[in-house]
Amino acid sequence: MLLAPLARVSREVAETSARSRKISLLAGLFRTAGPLDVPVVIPYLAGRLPQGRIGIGWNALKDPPPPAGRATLTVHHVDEAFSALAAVSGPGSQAERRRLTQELLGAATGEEQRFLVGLISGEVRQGALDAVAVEALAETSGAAAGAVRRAVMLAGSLQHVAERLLAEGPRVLEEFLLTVGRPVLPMLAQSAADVAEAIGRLGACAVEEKLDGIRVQVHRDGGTVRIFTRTLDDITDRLPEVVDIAATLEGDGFVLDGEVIALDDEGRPRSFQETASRVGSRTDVATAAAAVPVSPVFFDILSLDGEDLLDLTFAERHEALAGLVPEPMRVRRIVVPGPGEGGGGGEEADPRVGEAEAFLSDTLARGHEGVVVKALDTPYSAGRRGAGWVKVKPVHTLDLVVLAAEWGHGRRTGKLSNLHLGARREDGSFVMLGKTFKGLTDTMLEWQTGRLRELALHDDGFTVTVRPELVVEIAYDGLQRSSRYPAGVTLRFARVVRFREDKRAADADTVDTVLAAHSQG
DNA sequence: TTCCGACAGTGGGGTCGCAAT
DNA sequence: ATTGCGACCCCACTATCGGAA
Repeated sequence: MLLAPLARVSREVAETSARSRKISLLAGLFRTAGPLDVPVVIPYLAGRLPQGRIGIGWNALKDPPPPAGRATLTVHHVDEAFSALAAVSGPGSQAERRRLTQELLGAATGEEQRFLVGLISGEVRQGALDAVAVEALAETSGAAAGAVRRAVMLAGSLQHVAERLLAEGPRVLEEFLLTVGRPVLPMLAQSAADVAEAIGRLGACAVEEKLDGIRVQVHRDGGTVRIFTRTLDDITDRLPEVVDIAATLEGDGFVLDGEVIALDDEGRPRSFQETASRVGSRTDVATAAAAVPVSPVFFDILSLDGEDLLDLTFAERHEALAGLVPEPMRVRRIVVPGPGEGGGGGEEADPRVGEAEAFLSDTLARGHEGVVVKALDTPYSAGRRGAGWVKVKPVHTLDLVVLAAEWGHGRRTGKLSNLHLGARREDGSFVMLGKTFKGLTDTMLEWQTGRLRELALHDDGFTVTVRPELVVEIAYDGLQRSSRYPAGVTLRFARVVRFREDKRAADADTVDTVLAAHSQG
């Protein structure tokens, strides 16, 4: 199969906004793919390389050679080229990868070049990733979309499911079961502004502490333990103390969902940066583990002694969890009844909310991030941001001054998007605390582009520096240590709430106020 | 008909580890 | 030794489509 029709379909998919049309375009191409092409074509059209990241970035893609006049590349040839690229290592590898990349691009037509560059850089931007590919796969094979999706979640791999589904038909989906040792895409949480809103969305629920660590899925199959991250990377070798703990639990085979976090001697959490640094260390794990040990804290169980628990309610799963994992290794929690239960239930303030708020305050006082409110009656929605889990974290706000803005990409091309945020110094100068592009509606984006152009001092084609006059209200989750910014700190997860045209730069928050507000953190 | 769940897109900062300088 | 770069952790938020209500 040639690459050309694939590149063409990708462009056509990008050009339509209708999801149904995207699906039928993809399905049309899947139908024409031969059995040997399937394992490559499916991930390509989902915007991913089967090889994963192959060590090529923006730099190796710069200045592509002139495009070929005729489309001669086959899908198979391209796949082999990527495998060869991924295998290059050692001194000189960067130059060699660049050479191979340029060679491949030189053999591609213009349309093929654009597709390949998008694929390598992870920016296909055709508005269709795994979820749309799953729908198209269902259409091509005649299987139910839900069944395909579930198989992909359990296999942790679209490619693997696609291959077998197209070769063997819909019946094969029944064979994709949760398997101990093979990671499942983890369930994610939605968010709410406060516990009242979170509880309001759910019936009877548990309120659990939210730890600021690294999400882990721990599998034990007899004597073998494997640990996976949220994106299903195997990090078993980096967490020997967690492996030891998993090996000592009573069960013989299980899959646990939880978080690993570094705690100090008093049991208070260390900063996220310390936990991340520890878990990210691969070279001298023993030294890193001795310096910053981490603790696993579990909140869910997906499998126990050969039984798949995904479809049980959370209440049932938690019971199984409590039977396997002793208290200190489980997340702290309280259970609140549904709105109709437990007496009271009047026109006054919901007593359930009060209880949950008290638990949240206590959790924050212990140094943790917030809480996750979880409906007791819902199954484990692998790979989805299920409505059954709702997180609540405190939000801080500041009034900061826009110092500069960067030109946006993709759908934000031609708009000033990413704002450089400054806090005031007493002497009238400003200190940059970070950037943000979040929280802006299209209308705000449009407005700020015009306003910042009026304030522009200089445009280097990438960043526009402006007179420091526009004040924005910024929400953020807290401060973190920074070596990049002059104050030594930066805002975590900053986002725009609104423009404050009623304020002048002299009314903005000062660096000292910002630092003081977090001094005991 | 309106509402809302799920997706995709647009990027933020930090850290590690490897290769290049 | 330091710097640059890619991968992978953490993540918020808006726009849009299309099925549910």
